[in-house]
Amino acid sequence: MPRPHKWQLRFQGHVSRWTGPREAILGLLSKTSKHMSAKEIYSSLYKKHPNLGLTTVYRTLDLLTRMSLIHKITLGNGQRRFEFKKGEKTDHHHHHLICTGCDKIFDYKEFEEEELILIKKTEESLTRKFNFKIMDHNIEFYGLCDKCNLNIYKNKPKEIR
Amino acid sequence: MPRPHKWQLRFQGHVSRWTGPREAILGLLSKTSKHMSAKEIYSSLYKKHPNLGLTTVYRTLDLLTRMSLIHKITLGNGQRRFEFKKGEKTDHHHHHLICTGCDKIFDYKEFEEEELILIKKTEESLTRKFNFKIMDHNIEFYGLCDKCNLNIYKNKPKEIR
DNA sequence: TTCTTTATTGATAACGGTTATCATTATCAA
DNA sequence: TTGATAATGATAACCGTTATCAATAAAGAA
Ligand SMILES: [Mn+2]
Ligand SMILES: [Mn+2]
Ligand SMILES: [Zn+2]
Ligand SMILES: [Zn+2]
Repeated sequence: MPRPHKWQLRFQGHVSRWTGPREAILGLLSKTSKHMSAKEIYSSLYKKHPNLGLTTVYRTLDLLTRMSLIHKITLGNGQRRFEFKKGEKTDHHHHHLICTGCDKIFDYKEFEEEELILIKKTEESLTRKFNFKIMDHNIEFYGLCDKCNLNIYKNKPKEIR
Repeated sequence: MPRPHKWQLRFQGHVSRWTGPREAILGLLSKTSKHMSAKEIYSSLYKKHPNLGLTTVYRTLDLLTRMSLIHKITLGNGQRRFEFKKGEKTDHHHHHLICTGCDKIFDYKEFEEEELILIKKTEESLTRKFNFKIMDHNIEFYGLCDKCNLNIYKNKPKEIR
């Protein structure tokens, strides 16, 4: 029996029910700034919800994504992660800085104005050129974070041969 | 016994051998502008190379990627595709326009100058802010291509219930 | 509150793309 | 031509995700 919650209403109007697993998963994501995978979410919740199934995590993440309460991102290596979407009032749109050493993800929002202008121009041009209806875009930078960059100079574990 | 070829030299210096499968796969990718998946490559080559194994396709694609002869891209849905990289002389760098209806990919290279400037600025700023060493970036637009956009208004196959 | 309906759950099996294993084959320098 | 060994292909294993289905629980009705 999940307790009443500010999100409950959004579910009622959606032909869906406000359940324990949904409360747990949405609660977790709303409290972290991490970009978590399904399995990470499953593991994090194990102590408090030892009988939650991984299948339910996938299903719930899918539902929450369709409801636009969370955002799904696919990394360059194919991994899928999820992040909570802050309310419509605060502009949640941002891009990612991804460390190829440790897969850590950093949010950034630089040069919003200039970027927006360029995006708009590009969109218009591409629409004309290809007769393409653009719905969304994705921008990401890859590299090495502070920590991983240092580790380059440290000894790597010996290779067994 | 694969025949001599302009790429052969690159292999010899690489502690690797110039083989039939490698000639076939590199040949195919160099002749198409498509962004192909491993299985698509495997199927395309089946007629001429009926005993080529899918495993070899994966291994070869990995090698060619490490040799920077081809480029691997991961779509938003996790699919992996490969495209031939034109020589270093012609600037191969470009971005993608991806149709979420049919997964078709369009290359584009718009506003190179402006984009480059913005990218540079963003990179510098992010490097300062996060002490991050940026190595690469990825920009892609999602939407519906000409054809898929039209199909929205056509009848969808009846759902069985 | 209790009842009824049915959406949701979790265990399990299945799936699809990719990788590991290993005996066989083919490349290429000597 | 030959020998060392890199490369191949059949097969099994792997891993993230999805399908199936009987059991459970949310929420409106009584
Ligand atoms: Mn983010
Ligand atoms: Mn391309
Ligand atoms: Zn890192
Ligand atoms: Zn399309």
